[in-house]
Amino acid sequence: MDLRDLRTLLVVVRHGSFTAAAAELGYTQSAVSQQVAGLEQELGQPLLLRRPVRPTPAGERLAEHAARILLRLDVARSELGQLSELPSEVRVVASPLAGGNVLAAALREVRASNPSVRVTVRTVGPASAVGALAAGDADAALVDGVVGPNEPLHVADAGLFSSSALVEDRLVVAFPAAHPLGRRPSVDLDMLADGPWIVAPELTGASPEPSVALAHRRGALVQYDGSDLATLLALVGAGLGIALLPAMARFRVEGVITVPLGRPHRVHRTEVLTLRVTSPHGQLLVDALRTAASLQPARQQLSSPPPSAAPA
Amino acid sequence: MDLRDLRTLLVVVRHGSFTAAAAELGYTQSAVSQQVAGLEQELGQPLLLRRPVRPTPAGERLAEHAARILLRLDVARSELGQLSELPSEVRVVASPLAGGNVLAAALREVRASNPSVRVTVRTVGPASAVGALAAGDADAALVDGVVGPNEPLHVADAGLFSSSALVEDRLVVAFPAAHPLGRRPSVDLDMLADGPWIVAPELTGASPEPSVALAHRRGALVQYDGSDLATLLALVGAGLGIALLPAMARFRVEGVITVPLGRPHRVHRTEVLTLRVTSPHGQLLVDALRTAASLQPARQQLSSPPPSAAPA
DNA sequence: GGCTATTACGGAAATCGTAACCATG
DNA sequence: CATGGTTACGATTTCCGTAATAGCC
Repeated sequence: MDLRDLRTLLVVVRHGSFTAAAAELGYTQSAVSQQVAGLEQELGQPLLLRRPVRPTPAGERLAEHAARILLRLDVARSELGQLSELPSEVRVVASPLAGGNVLAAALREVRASNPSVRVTVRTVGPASAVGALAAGDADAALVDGVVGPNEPLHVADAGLFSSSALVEDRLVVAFPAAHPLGRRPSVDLDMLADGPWIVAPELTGASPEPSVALAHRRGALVQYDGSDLATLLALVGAGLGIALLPAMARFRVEGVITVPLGRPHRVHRTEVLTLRVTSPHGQLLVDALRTAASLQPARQQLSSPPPSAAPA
Repeated sequence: MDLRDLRTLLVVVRHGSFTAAAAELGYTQSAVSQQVAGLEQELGQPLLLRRPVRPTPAGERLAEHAARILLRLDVARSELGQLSELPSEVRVVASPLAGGNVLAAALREVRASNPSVRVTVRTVGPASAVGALAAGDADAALVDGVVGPNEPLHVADAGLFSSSALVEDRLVVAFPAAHPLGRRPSVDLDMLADGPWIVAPELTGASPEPSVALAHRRGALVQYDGSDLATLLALVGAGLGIALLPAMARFRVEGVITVPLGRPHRVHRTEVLTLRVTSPHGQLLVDALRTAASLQPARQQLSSPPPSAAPA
């Protein structure tokens, strides 16, 4: 089993086409065909069904492993890069709702204490944050998601990175102003099974609540594929559905009201991810983020459950 | 970066010698040298110091990644094997103290409900359990360790396997009969910082309590490198030190008394690990283990903290 | 001086591309 | 019949082993 073959298999599975994979990898279709055939012969079982090209169960499993292996390889390369070069710049990627004002506070501190450090920030969808880290395109990634209190974020390949919790924020449900539940002091998720939910993977991340996922299976769901919070709120205001948001994203928007989430007790958590090997400047930023986060007011009461709403 | 090169780097680092690595891998010294040189050139930095052969920081890091990658590759191979063959046998590895009587009960049930299934059990040190699983030498592994209540076991590369908790058992401290603390109803770890502790990595696993590790650094520690419980207890009885054990391992032994552990509240937990792809027979065993575990008496009160011992 | 890693070089094996072939939608 | 995967084959490259060289205890 060669790395090249595994990479080819992965790309073929992703494209569903030998030709497209060959184009992406800079090979000819023939070479791709030979590599796949070699793998299948070595493993003694077919990995792909042809025409249309789809992975067999074995191929699917192997492609999954290949993806993880190649990701780790990228991480290894990036770490070795950190060890040899000494970068003068710190690059941060952050998903749109991650960190709230913690990032700004940390950057202010870094610039004050060490003005020579150049910092660049880029916001990306939650899904591509780890990719940026692994590829060496970023020195730190702020990722966020919805989890139980004090529960670590479910990030794929967590073992590849160092992570540290920054802030946990309460969750609110955003309703159209006319919604009957909009006047309550809090709402529970099981009241909202019918939705219709608006999910925004590029904003909230791809780890929605199970009950939301359930609504998804029922079809009671709208998907917003942008990263603009104002647009999402406008959709809510227009009556297309309700949305689950961190409390700190609760802007004053015409036609939208927000109600704290009662049960189950979930929080919007953001963590910093870095390579296990970090440059001094990167470490500086992480430390600044941590202290900025610890200065955030009202941390501890977030772990205590909010009052549950009485059943309707 | 080729898999072959990474494997040789790893073996060289483990042996501290090009020659020994070449012998293990079936290459000549020359080939090993060329592979390492190729890697170093490709990455633009030295990975090994020669004479004596030791990894640089970069080499150490890369070897670590290589180990994980090769382990995952083994897992992939084993999984694909499961998918194609249909084994008639279930092979279990278990560390000596894992599972208590749960394994026996599960095996009895499997034999009763499905007598045609051949089952073999082998006991191994906790460290090599995941290796056996990855290499395809076992279909399920019972691993154990000391953690907080309801806390998952810290097993390296946990993401590679499916895991499921079976039992949590209280911990006791085994004292020589004459020990002054032996008459107490319970003891706290901080009373025992001076030890001397007897640690048994092949029995208790390599995840000792922090305070025990602290005693280790002070030198107040004896290590027992066997897997025989009676021998360990004999060492305790002979006055060489004290040991931390799951309560269910508390045999009646002359000259040894055991006292429940008070604070911190830790438990001896055992989990089953399997490949993500399991044979029907393997799944049968895992299910039997789970039901056998749920029939274990007195599960739930284990999560409630035991009474703390008053400070001496 | 002996043990061990490196370098030089030649032969063997692997891999890719071109091109002809074949199958499926 | 056309798009796209397979097979055949030759050229290039890669990689390993032998053997000579160099460096450290």
